[in-house]
Amino acid sequence: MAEANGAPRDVEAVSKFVESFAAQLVEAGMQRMPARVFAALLSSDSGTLTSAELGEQLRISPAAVSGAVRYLAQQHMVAREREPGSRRERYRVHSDQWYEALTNREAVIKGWERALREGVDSLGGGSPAGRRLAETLAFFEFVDGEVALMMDRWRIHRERHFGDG
Amino acid sequence: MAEANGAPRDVEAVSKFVESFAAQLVEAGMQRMPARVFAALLSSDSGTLTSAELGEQLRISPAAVSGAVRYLAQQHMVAREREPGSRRERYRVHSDQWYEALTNREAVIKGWERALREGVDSLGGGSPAGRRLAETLAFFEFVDGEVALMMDRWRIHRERHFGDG
DNA sequence: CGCTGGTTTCACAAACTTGTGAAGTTAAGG
DNA sequence: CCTTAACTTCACAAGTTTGTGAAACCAGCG
Repeated sequence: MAEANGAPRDVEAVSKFVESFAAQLVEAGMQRMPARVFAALLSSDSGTLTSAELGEQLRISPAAVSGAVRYLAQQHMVAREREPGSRRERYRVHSDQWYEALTNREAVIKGWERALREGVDSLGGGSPAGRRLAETLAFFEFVDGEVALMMDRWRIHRERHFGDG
Repeated sequence: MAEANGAPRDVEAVSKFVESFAAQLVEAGMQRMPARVFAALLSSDSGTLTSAELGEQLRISPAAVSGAVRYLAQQHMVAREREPGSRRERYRVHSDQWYEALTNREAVIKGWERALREGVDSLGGGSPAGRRLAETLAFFEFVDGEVALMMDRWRIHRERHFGDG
C-alpha cells in the first residue's frame, strides 16, 4: 500500500494488478491490448490517462494504444476527451458506464435470440428439437428482462454503499 | 438413415440453423468447432449424437470432433455417454445442464474478483484508484448473488411454461 | 501559412491458432 | 489373444491475429 508522503504510487504494485486483471479479461475473451489499457485506466487515481502515459506504462507503441482505445471506445468502456487547447487526448473510465457496457452483452444475446427464433421457425415447434430451441430462446428472453431489473437494483445498492462516485 | 415419411427432418434447414447459431457463439468468443458441435446437438431431436454423426453432419475430421467434445465436456455443456456394449460414444446436451454452464461463467467472475481483491489490497482502500477497484469488486459480488437468485426464478418460470423437459 | 507535437493508418513479420492426416491407443467380439 | 472399430494424440501446414515501425495525417501555435 502506498504511503502518505506525496502519495507515491507503487508502480510495481499497479503493474502487477494491471497484468493480472488484464489476464483475466483476456481469458474471458477480450483482446490483449484493450484489456491492458482498460486495466491501467481502472487502476489510475484520476480514472484518466493520456496516450503517452498509456504507452509508457504498458511499454507499447502509439499504434497499439490507438487500436486499443478505438476498440474500448466503440464498446463504450472508455470515453475520449480532448483536453482543451492541446493536441493530447485523454481516455477516461466512468465506473457506471463500464458496468452498462458489460451488461450490454445485450447485443450479443439479441444475436443468439434471432438465430434461435429462426431455428424454431424452420424446425417447427412440434419436433423435440424445435421445442428445445424454443425453451432455450425463452431462457434468453427471461435473462434479458432480469438483467435490466438487476441493474436497477445495483444502482440502488451502490448508492447506499458508495454514495455517487 | 431413411426418413419415415411422417417427419422428414429438413437437413438443409438444420444445417442453416447450426451454422448461424454457431456463428453467434463464435462471435461471443467460443471456438469454431465446439460452437458447431454444440449447435448440432442442440438442434438434434434426441439431444444426442455420436462422433460419427457429428463428423458427417459437420464435414469435419474425427480429430476435430474429439477436440470439440473434450472442450464442451470440460465446460459441462455436454455429457459423454458410452452406449453399453459398443465402442461408440454419444454426446448429449441436457438443457438444464447447459444453462448452468452458461451462468458458470462464475468461474470467470471468480477470477476477476480475485484479481480485484488483490488490487484493492495492494493499492490500498484509501486512494481513489483503490476505491474504484473496491466498487468494481462489489459490483461483481452483487452480480454473483443475483445470478443465483435469477436461476432459481428461471427454474420456476420454466416449470410453469414447459413442464419438466 | 508552415512547423511541430500528437494521433491514426498501413504493410508486414512474428507468433499463435486451427483443423487435418496419420499413427497410436483402447477395448469389444470373435 | 488377435482383430478391428472407434476414439485420441501428435506434428505440421495453412490461415489468422497481433503489435510494430514508418509514413501519413491533423490541428494548434507561432
